[in-house]
Amino acid sequence: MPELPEVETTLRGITPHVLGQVIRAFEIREPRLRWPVPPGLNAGLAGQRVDAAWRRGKYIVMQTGAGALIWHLGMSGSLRITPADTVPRKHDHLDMILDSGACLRFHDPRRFGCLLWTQEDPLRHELLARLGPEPLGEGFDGGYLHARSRSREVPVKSFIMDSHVVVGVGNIYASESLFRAGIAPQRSAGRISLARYERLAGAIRDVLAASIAQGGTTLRDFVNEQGNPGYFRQTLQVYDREGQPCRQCGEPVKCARLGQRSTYWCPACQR
DNA sequence: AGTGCGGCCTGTCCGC
DNA sequence: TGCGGACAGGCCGCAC
Repeated sequence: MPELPEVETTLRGITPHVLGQVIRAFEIREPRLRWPVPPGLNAGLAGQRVDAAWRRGKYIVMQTGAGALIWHLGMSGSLRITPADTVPRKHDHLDMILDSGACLRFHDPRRFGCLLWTQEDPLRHELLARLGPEPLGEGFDGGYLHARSRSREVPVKSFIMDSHVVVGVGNIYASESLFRAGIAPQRSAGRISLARYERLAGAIRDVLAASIAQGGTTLRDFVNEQGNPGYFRQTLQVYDREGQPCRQCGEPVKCARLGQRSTYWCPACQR
């Protein structure tokens, strides 16, 4: 599920409910996530106010006076705002209960997500410290991708999905961006021209921004903080469309595995 | 250093 | 209907 647009959608949805609120308690029903949920959350953070909430890549960070919470939604995670007395469903692994009576509830069937707590600068945390630039921020453009890719032989799709190159581009948006840029996904990253990387950087920005505007992409289980799906799926050009006609030229969309991930592209439009 | 692969989990779907 | 296997939006850690 969650790539950058879905995490951004989630952040925008939960921010009004958590920002400036005091944490009453955490209720941990299942601490076995990607990394174990730290046992000292209640002792360390109850009574603390959430002073800031922001996103870095696919991580959501909540800053308090006693350190920062770092959330990740993994493959199947979601965060919803619900009254604290709502009966938890299966896979509702933990709650962050606020003094307002609202509850931020983490749901994640596959448990690839995480909730961490760090007392250092969260940007220095080992998971965040070496991340590549934000695709919607400064420092990301065709020149950057071109420079970073010289002598790299991986397929360009794998290259742009590497969070140490650029954050937030997961399997869906990698295929979609390459389609919009007219670049074949298996092409070696190091052998693509500056001009084509400029198109690609623009395509990545455009597709992510367009998806955020639609509330993200829901393939099966992504829901926003209110439990509603995103509507970008109907805008997808190639992802999950194997055998269907390319929306640009009519040629059937192809699908193959690249770096163990399903990869969709139009063999006529992408070179 | 760059690359490819295994592993973490559960749910769903497909073929037998 | 049941069962095994493949696969699913992420990403770390390891071996080569």
